[in-house]
Amino acid sequence: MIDIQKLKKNLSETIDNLSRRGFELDKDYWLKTEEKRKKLQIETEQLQETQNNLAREIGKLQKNKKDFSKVKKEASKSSADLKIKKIELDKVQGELYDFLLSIPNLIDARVPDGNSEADNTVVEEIGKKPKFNFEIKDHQELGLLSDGMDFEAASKISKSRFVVFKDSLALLNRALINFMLDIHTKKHSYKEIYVPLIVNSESLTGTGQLPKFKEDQFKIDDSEQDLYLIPTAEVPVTNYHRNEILELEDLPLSYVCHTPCFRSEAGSYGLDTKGIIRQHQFEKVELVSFVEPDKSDEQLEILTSHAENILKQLNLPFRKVILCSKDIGFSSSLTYDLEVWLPSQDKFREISSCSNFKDFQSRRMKIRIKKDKKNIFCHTLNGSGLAIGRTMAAILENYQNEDGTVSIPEVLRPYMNNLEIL
RNA sequence: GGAGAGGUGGCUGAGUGGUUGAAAGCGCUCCCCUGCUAAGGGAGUAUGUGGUAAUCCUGCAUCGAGGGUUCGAAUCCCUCCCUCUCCGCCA
Repeated sequence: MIDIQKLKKNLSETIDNLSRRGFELDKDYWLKTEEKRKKLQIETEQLQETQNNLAREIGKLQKNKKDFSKVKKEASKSSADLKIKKIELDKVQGELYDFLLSIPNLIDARVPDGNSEADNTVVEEIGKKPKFNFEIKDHQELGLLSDGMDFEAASKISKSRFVVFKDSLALLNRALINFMLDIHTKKHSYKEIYVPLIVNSESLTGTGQLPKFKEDQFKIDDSEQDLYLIPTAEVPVTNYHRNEILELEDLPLSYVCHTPCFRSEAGSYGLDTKGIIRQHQFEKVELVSFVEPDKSDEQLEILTSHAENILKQLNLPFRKVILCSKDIGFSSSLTYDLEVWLPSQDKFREISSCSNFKDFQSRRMKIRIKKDKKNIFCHTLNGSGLAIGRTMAAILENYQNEDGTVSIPEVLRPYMNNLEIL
């Protein structure tokens, strides 16, 4: 949620910033409704004050055994008036809240203007793309060849866009998770955390997936339940501190969390139908940080470097981009995507997304820090470190051999019974 | 799932209709006292939001959440959530 005070004071600036995303803020509605709210709130609170005074007076009169019927009559009337005003106020406040929830975050000055991912700024390209002197296979072919992937079984069990991993690929899946968790906990000092995979709507509202992106979520189909499968560990991990006031000396708080992620992929029919790039269910190791406001810029660089480090250790070629104004997510103010090289597609594909949300999420979640006797909203950040399925795809493709086998990156061998080839 | 008990400020805990945003204790902060330490004394110590530029002053709201009764609700009624104990079931 954006800062209401800012919205009031720097309205045209805010409108300009949001328009870079392609979001048109309804200025007239906002001004009109906010004015209405203020007027109603002041009136309601004044009525409440007189109401409180009358009630107190009745209490005193009754205590002194004096007649209070006249005051009571007056109080009855003002009580009825108050009730009506309150209903009016609640309605306007509710509308205003919904309006504010639907406004995306302001973007950082470094975010380039652009209409699609083609307009993202490439910051740097790291690692060497492999050269093959044979006809290369894509990761699906390689997976099927080693009998480690089974898409038909998955759709029989569930539906399309799921996969079954077997034998060495099931092991590779597990190895990648353990490898990443180990690096982040041991080398980068993150605290490992394990969380529920089913969350309520409040949590999804806190991080910004609701109310706008309901169709992307997997809802538990039980009208009694207000529960969803998590689209990313970001949701439960960030909400871990919802409604809390953090101690300044505990910051930065950094968590690493492995979870499966569930996405309905509504509206992505025809996209990435081959392989494991876009699945309804995938594993991810997520990094989440809580920092004080003036440290979040620096923290984004640090957190991104931690995700980069995984790619470097796996020797996978990748590039780092800054998402442009229309590609950046709803809640983020600045996002670096790490894109790994996929030889079969002759393209870099997103494998990690590292974002600084500034106080956008913490305002929704009421995560604050006590600083100089004041409570200020903290800044939240997160990034994939990394998406496991896409990492697997990248390893299969980049490490493939002419005979259809795949060499295992050295750092993973200790996690795979010292296997060298799959 | 069944039966019972309960959810109050950083913590413990009082409070069953009327200056209770909330006693008391602990903790914490500041000050005083003491040569130092211990002990002691005093003051302060929730969150949000409005009036304001304001961490002063002041209005309003908040005692698990949401409704209701009432002039007035932490206190009474209803629904939901959560915790604990016992039983059942189960990885």
